[in-house]
This record gives sequence, structure tokens and C-alpha cells, in this order.
Amino acid sequence: MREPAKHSTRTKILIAAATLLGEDPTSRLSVRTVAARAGVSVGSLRHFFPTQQALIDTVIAGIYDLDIPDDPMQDTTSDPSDRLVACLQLLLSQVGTGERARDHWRAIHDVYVASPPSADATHAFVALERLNVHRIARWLSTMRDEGALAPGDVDVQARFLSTVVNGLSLERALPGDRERLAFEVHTLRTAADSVLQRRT
Amino acid sequence: MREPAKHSTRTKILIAAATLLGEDPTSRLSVRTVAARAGVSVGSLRHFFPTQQALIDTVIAGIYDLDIPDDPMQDTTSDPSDRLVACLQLLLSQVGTGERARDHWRAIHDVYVASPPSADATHAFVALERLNVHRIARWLSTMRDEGALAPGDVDVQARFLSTVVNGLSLERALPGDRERLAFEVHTLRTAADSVLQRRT
DNA sequence: ACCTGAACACCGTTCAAGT
DNA sequence: ACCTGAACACCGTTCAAGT
Repeated sequence: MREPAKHSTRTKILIAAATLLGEDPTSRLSVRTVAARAGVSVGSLRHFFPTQQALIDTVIAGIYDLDIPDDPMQDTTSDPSDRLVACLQLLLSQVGTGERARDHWRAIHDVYVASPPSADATHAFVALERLNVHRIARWLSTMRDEGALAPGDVDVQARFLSTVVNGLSLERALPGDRERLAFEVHTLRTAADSVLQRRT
Repeated sequence: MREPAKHSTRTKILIAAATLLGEDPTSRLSVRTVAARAGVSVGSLRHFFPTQQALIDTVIAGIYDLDIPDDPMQDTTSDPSDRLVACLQLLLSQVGTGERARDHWRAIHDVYVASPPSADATHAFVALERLNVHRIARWLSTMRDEGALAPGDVDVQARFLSTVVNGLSLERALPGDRERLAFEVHTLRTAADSVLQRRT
């Protein structure tokens, strides 16, 4: 086949936006600058991304979903801190970003916050959350075996990390999520390090 | 005497902005609308508030600073860790618990999550959050002066703590909140200690 | 020092018009 | 269906000019 650089207009736009964001993470990604960089008219951009929010959500989601390996805990070659951060990022990735994150919290809200949840729904939620905490606790146990974990109750540490992930995933659904991107990894790092043995 | 409405131009601007915000909490508070409502030129507005950010920050701060009880940070008799935990609990207490916490998140959801992120609401939200982080950062600066703070960027540490508080206040509105309450203080303690100088 | 309003360089969105 | 670019109604900031 070949069709060498036959990028669709949509793809060209996304590449242009990602490039601009790479050059300047604080870029506003305005219609005209993105369109110009993509070599496309603003009308054409609007055809694929009817609103500016749609464009930004799409490109941000693409960046988030770049590299997520599938069992970060097993990669014993890397730093314990790095591994734990990768695990937490895995949890975060399930919530998604932009409109997907909003969908996630919309569903949570409708079932558990909008009106008093049924006993069944409450039970399901608690079970799900327990599973989540348990998953984190298993990761922490691995680190404990390696002597990398700080002393303390693993369950308390796991709940703490769960809360941090909850906070971050919530913030992904709230305004300003794009600007917070740069701080997300720092927050995860701070959280991870606080349950790990302090470097001496 | 009387001098009936002898408000200074600066005050008139702030009143106009606050009024607009009262009429519509998602108002963008643009230069022209605020200036028009205040019966003042945009140049005059700019004279007192050189930047739009300055205007918004000032009016938000005015609303925010209405009810701030005593600052736990001033109680130098207690442990730095205890003091920071008390400050974070202060933030948490504003959300309340149980039905009040659910009301809180219902409101947040309706404005920011239910309908696609309106660019109008975004500005107000970001300003409010910035103020919140700023408040935490001020507490951390105090601790830094005492040599109690761990090295690192204060803004990153403040954002981390803000995320933890967000996560906890969210969890207060979700099922299982009564059981989680017991872990809350542990989570706050873990978060606080992670930005404080490790005890030696 | 305070205040004016025009001017500038942007912005997101819409839309008649082309292919 | 895809694409164009002008037009519209905004935006924040600057600034010569007045008092």
C-alpha cells in the first residue's frame, strides 16, 4: 500500500497540537495557531473538533495514555519509588481524562451522591473500594519484602494512597485539569515516597 | 453630612464585581462588564487592577476571607505535625460530613461536571483553587521558617496536600464514609509528615 | 494621581461558499 | 463529507490624552 505520509487532517491537527504542547506545556492551543501549524483552515479544524474543549480533551487524553506498561511492580530493574508511582498511574489511567473522567464521576455522582444510594449499591461500592485498597496493599507488601517500605500499618498506607489517587482522579474531572498535569506526577511521587523508606 | 454614595472608584469596582458574581457565580468578570457595572472606564479599572488576575484574585479573596476562624498555625505550643494536621482539618471541616458533604459535591458536580466544562465556570474555579493552594503554601512557609519543612518546592507540596484534602472530602460524600472517618486522621498525618522534616 | 476611550492584537464560533 | 476564509462578537492590555 504505502500511502506514505497520508495523515488524515484530523491526525495532522492532533500532531500539531501535541507538538505545540511539547514546545510549550502552557500553550493555549488556540484555534488559529493549531490550524496554522497543521496547515489547515480553522473551519476544517472546527469540522473535526466542534469546540475548543473537544480538541484539548482529545490531545490531552492522547498524552496521558502514552505509556502505561502492564505490571509495573514486576519490573525489579527500576527504583521502588518509580515502580510504585507507575502502579498508581495505572489506577489513575482507569479513570481516564477529560470527558471520560467527567463521565466517570457523573456516574458515581448519579448513583451515590445525587440521591441516597440503595443498600445494594452501597455494598457494591464498599466492596469495590476494598478491592482497590487491597490491590495497593499487595503492592506495598511486595515492597515491604524488599525492605523498601517505611514502618507502619500497610492498610493505613494503602488507604492513604487510595485517597491520593481518588483526589487526583477527581481533579481530572474538574476545571484546570490541563494545568494540573505537570503537578500530577509530583503529587504521586510525594505520596509514594511518604510510605517508602526514606533515602539515607 | 451624607456624602451618600461616596465610594472610592476601587471600592465601586469591587462591589460591581461581587454583585456580578452574586448574580451569576460563573461570571467571567470581564473588564468591560465589570467596568460598565461600576460606571467606570476600563482604563480606570486597569489603574487599580493592572491585570485581570489581580481583579479576580482580589474579589475572590474578599469573599473567601469572610469566615476564617482562628488559625491553628499560630499555636506554636504544639508539634509542627499536629499543627499542620489541624490546619488541614480546618479545610476539611468546611466541606462538612454526611449529608452536608453530599450537598457540597452535588453543587460542584452540577456546575463543573454535569454539563461539559463551561469555560466561564473554569476561571472562577481555578481562581478559587489557586487561593486554596496559596493558603496551604502560606502555612508551609511558616513551617519552613521554623526549619520544620522538608526540602522541595513549596507549591508542589501545597498542591499535594490540596489533593489529599480533596480526596478525603470527596470520600466523605461516598458510601462507607463512617468507617473511613477513623482512617482520616491517619491519612492526614501521613500527608503532613511527608512534607515535614523527618524526625531523626 | 486618577480617569477616559480608542486602538491593538488576540480569542472561539459561525457560516456562506466552494470541492 | 470535507475544507476554506471572512465575519462576528467577544477578550485583556496598552496608551496618548485629558483633569
